Amino acid sequence: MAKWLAKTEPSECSIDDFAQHPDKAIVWEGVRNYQARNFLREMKTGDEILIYHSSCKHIGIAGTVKVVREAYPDPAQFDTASAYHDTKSPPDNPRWSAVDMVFVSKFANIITLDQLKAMPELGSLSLVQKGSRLSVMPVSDGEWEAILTPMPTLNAPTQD
DNA sequence: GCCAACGTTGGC
DNA sequence: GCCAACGTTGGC
Repeated sequence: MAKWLAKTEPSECSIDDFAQHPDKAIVWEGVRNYQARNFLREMKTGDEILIYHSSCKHIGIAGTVKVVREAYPDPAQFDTASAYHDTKSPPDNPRWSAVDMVFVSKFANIITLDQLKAMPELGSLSLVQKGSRLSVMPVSDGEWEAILTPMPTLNAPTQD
């Protein structure tokens, strides 16, 4: 089972939008970057995805969701009323894809960008690299584990 | 709001 | 294929 990370501006779609309707499939639309689109197309039903909140007050990973419908043509590209409308996308060969996702978990505390940058296991994750704008990316098992493992408490008593 | 870094476009 | 110009992303 592959794992992923997807960025979103919480004003557009936040982990709370998933959490408030736990059984509702939400269309992950509006990806307009080819590399990110190609990753969307690789997603399989059941794959889990870290939800990263960007361009907001509390930047970081807020929870997880999972894929419930694999890639299909993003309806927004043909919607003239949508900000994601793309006049250059051929209807017989749609340029952009969407997937559907549902809620899995919301973290008690956002894992902040500073925390993520401090994790040595994430050195090769695009998210934490300078200037990276990739909005959908694969996450290795090791990276996933590092992110989901609670931060060690400094000065905690050691267990023997 | 600023601005560095990035991806895309289009002329050549 | 090159690359300057442009629009966008996203942290600060």
